Amino acid sequence: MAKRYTIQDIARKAEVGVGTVSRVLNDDPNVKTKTRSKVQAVIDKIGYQPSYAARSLRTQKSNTIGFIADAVATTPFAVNLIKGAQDAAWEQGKLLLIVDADNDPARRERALESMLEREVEGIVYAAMYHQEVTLSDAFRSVPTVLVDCYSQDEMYPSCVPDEFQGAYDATKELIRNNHERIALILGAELESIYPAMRGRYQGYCEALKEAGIDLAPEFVRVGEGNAHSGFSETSALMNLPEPPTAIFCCTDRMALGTYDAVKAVGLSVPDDISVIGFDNQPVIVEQLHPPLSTMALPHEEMGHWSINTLLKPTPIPERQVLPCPYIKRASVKRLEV
Amino acid sequence: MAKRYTIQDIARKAEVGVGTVSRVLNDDPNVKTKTRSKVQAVIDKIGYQPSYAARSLRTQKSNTIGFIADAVATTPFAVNLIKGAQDAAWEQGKLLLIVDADNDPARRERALESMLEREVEGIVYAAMYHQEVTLSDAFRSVPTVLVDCYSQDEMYPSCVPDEFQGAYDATKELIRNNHERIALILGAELESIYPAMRGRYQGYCEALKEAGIDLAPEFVRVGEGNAHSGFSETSALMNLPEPPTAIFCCTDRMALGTYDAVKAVGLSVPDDISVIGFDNQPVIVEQLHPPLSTMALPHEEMGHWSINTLLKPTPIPERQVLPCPYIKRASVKRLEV
DNA sequence: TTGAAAGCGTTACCAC
DNA sequence: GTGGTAACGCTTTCAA
Repeated sequence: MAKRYTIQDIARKAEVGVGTVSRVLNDDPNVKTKTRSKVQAVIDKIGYQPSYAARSLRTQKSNTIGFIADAVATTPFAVNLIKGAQDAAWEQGKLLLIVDADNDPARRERALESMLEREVEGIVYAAMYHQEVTLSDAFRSVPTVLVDCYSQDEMYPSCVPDEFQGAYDATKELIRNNHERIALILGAELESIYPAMRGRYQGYCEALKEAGIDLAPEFVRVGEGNAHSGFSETSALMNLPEPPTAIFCCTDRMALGTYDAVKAVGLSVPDDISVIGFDNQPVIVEQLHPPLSTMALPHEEMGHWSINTLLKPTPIPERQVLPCPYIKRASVKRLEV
Repeated sequence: MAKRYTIQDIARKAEVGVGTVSRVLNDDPNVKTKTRSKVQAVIDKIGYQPSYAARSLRTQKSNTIGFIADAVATTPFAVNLIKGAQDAAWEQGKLLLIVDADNDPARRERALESMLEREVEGIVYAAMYHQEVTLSDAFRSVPTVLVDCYSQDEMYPSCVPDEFQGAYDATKELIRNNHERIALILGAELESIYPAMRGRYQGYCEALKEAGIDLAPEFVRVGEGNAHSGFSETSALMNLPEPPTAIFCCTDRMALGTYDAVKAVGLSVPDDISVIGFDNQPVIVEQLHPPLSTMALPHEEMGHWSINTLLKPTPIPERQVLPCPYIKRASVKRLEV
């Protein structure tokens, strides 16, 4: 491993002062073009790399961003969130200090403390499901952005998936394929603490309304988000005198049960029943037969957003809504009219 | 945000020199017990926290460990691996610099370079599936440990799951429940580049042998690891003149298909057929009905291991094998004799 | 066993 | 525009 060059070495070789080298490094405009290129040449030639430690010590900045994630270990989505944040941070020369708070407020607090001690430049707080959170006042002492959640007082910039647009597009897609008898299985009560289902319900209603299709109350079911409830709600749907031709499942996990229920009555997806899911949950979505068409939660994009927003000169405390794209697979069939 | 205390502040308040404070901080034995406790009292009282930047600058150590993961984004296991490593690193006061190399050797090389520039103290290289890897020579310039993989030359400490023991225990568990007609569905050819299936096959054979059960060739099937092949291999098994009473699926994803195939012939899990999977793959394992009993891949443990091994004074280049515990759920039924 | 002082590699201020 | 120099907070000699 070669000896590390310092700013002194550069200064000597370029025959300038260390101050000038520092200015070149930091894009200070007060350097003559000629001097700059002379210094830059030396830097490039020997492949000089500034010391993060020295820089941090001097500037009192850590080049580190804290990433507090809740319940990382219990959801396959965390990976994409972290990847998105990591990529964005890497590009800007920042390190990510990732801690899993395990959904425990005390742990969350301790994580924040430890991060403050390390002088992080900012905190990304990431929930694993779209929800409202209340953060302790301690978070105000450092720039903070929220991912997949928002605080009641809207004190921090935050980003959440566009549940409305996702559901609207999903329903629209079904309508475009000539479906009219479109059922909806919600993943939780409309009044639950998770706002996702409210948005999805509204998106579904709006798409129907625009297409001039009456909302059939018997087509709207409330499940619990898991495969089991997907099965029972779908069974109920299939036993209707006039069952739907398409089902929009508000979680991919419920779609798992939906597939089973459709099979159980001797029908098949997508030939008899078209299905669109929501979440684009890894594994489920590809392992199902046929592979499930679904609306993707923009986790990687939210990860990017979080770092880029945090690093802006003055982040504005507003709620950003990121689109949920349609991922076409093979669970929707076009109806002939 | 309170002003940060420095070692000077401590020294003044404790009426000692900064050197002494430093010695206390670093557990130097050459400090009188009385002095030590006096200094420690001040430290505790004002909650002093040393500056990582200053320490790094002075010691030329970064307190940072590089974590290169391949294909993080494509597997739900990555989360546990990262969590394990993160927890262990956190405990030792280290930061983790995580980069996803996306299975691209060039990216892997670039990641390593960037990490070396940041003077990481070591590198954890984590594959997402048990496999052999070849690392460029550049890795020799820094302490490196391998996770879920090993290098052909066994130059680095590495850890992999104990596939043999996992399969052995799974089969044993079935035998303990009085099963004798136990089928095996492998997730890949025995000769594939992934050594996992070889170990699992051997564990299965050994357990059978120990119990005095003859290996029935028609009970050993080779799938492709996915739900689709799980379905077809299970169907073949069920069509045998004397079908098995238990199936050991070498991947949970195949178990998904196994469940479907069992249902397709009008039977049920676990009443007619017991199933044990392998991998403890999130989502699948809980969403299946009944929940799948399976052998867990020790990802979090491997994460721990990687950091702890890296931080040892002199890591020894040997392959460590970590046990795969049995996770009991509800897919195994005890046969009455 | 302890205190004083010399750096570690930067940045930022102050002269020129 | 540029060069010198004093910090930043710590560890580690070296003397005492």
